[in-house]
Amino acid sequence: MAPIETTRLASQRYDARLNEILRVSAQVFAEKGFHNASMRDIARAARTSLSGLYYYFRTKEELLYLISSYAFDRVTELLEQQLSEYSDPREKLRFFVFNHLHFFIRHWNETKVLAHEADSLRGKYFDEIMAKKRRYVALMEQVLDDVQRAQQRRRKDARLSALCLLGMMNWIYTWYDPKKDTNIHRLADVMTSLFLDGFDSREANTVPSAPFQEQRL
Amino acid sequence: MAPIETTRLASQRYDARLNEILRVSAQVFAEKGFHNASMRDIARAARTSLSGLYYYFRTKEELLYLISSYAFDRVTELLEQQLSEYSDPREKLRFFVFNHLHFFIRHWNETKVLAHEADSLRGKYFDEIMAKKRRYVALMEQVLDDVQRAQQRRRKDARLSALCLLGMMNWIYTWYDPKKDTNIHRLADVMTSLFLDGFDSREANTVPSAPFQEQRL
DNA sequence: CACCAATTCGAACGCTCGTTCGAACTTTGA
DNA sequence: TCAAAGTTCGAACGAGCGTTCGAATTGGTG
Repeated sequence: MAPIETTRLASQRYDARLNEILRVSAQVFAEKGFHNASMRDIARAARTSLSGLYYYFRTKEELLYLISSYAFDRVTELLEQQLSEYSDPREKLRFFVFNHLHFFIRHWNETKVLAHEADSLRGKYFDEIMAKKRRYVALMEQVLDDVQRAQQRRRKDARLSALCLLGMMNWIYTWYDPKKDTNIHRLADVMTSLFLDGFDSREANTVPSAPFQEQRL
Repeated sequence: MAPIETTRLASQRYDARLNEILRVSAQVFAEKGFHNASMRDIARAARTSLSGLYYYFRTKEELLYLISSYAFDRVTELLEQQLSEYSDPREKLRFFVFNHLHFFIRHWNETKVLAHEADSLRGKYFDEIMAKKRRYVALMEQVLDDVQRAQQRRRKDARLSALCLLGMMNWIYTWYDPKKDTNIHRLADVMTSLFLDGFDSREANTVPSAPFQEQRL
């Protein structure tokens, strides 16, 4: 993964501190919302002075961008690394769902910010995050197309279906309690089965298979 | 429907102005977000003075509550009025989805606020909206249970499925363009079919039937 | 130790925020 | 027509906002 700040010489200390600040900021943004959280809130949470923060980014908006961009890159990177290992299209999709939910729950604050504060960004920052988002949706569309490839019957709109699946998954930030339910495998299987075979399907539920390996980061 | 302010004598002029202010405020909140929108923004949009607003509500938070509460009551009222007219459980669900999406798109600003600013409310206001939300989800769960009633095979978790369906529908506020796509019937049918029969279902798509009547308000 | 660069900090800037209040204006009904 | 009630308004309040800047402190290297 590319370093966040390419213009500044990479120092281990600097990188560690920046990552810590991003982590804490994500928590504050997730709790209070981007516009409602103040830089003073973040400084307090990060145990630094208000002005000390500005050594690591130029504006509050850039801070939000860094959090969003970093998280999006991570989840996409993880996805692309492993997706090619699955040949069965339905298994591919099942891994996609698992990867998404697993990342969502493991990086709860960052992903909540990503899902909820997307259009608190403007201009260049907004465009870059939107581009990442579009790429992610396109990847999902491709997997969906594979599922339907060899079918004679009329196909469903892959883009619309992808957006539905994304909504299903992302909406968890409004109801999921990361402290209670932690059975991410079951959640992923339920959603995959629901999406592929439907709530009122007459077929047996064929989706669940071996649990995925939980990767670090 | 109960009047919004029960302590104040109902006057036609007052009610009309209040509703206009709620409508305009919902637009401003939908565009800029609750915390990022200022009372001065709202005053400008409502063509009144800053202090003039406070004749109609006590605080900015109460304004958000009024918008949310009013919209939620409307959509639930519409739903309950008509849901009993359908006997087939799948048709019941199809109407539920249609009613939700139809209301969402017709009252775009209000519903976007409802979906996106739910936890900008706190205390009593938050509790009341959450109660309405829980009631709405319970209603959907009940419909889902009906769909599965006469089945021998293992049932799916109705609450989890309801939350998935809600996410699928509510997520449209992140991608739907109310100015472009207006074919709400197709959208409702696609989502109903996707939810009931699944993306990869081997069955024919049996959901679409007669389009619903579009009700005013 | 002495030096320079990397990092942190206190203090302050100009600005916008939500809310208040008494005066002024408008409508209503006798 | 006049007074009471309903509605709007200008001006101001204290507080908190994001950001800046030069000085102080810390860390690594000769």
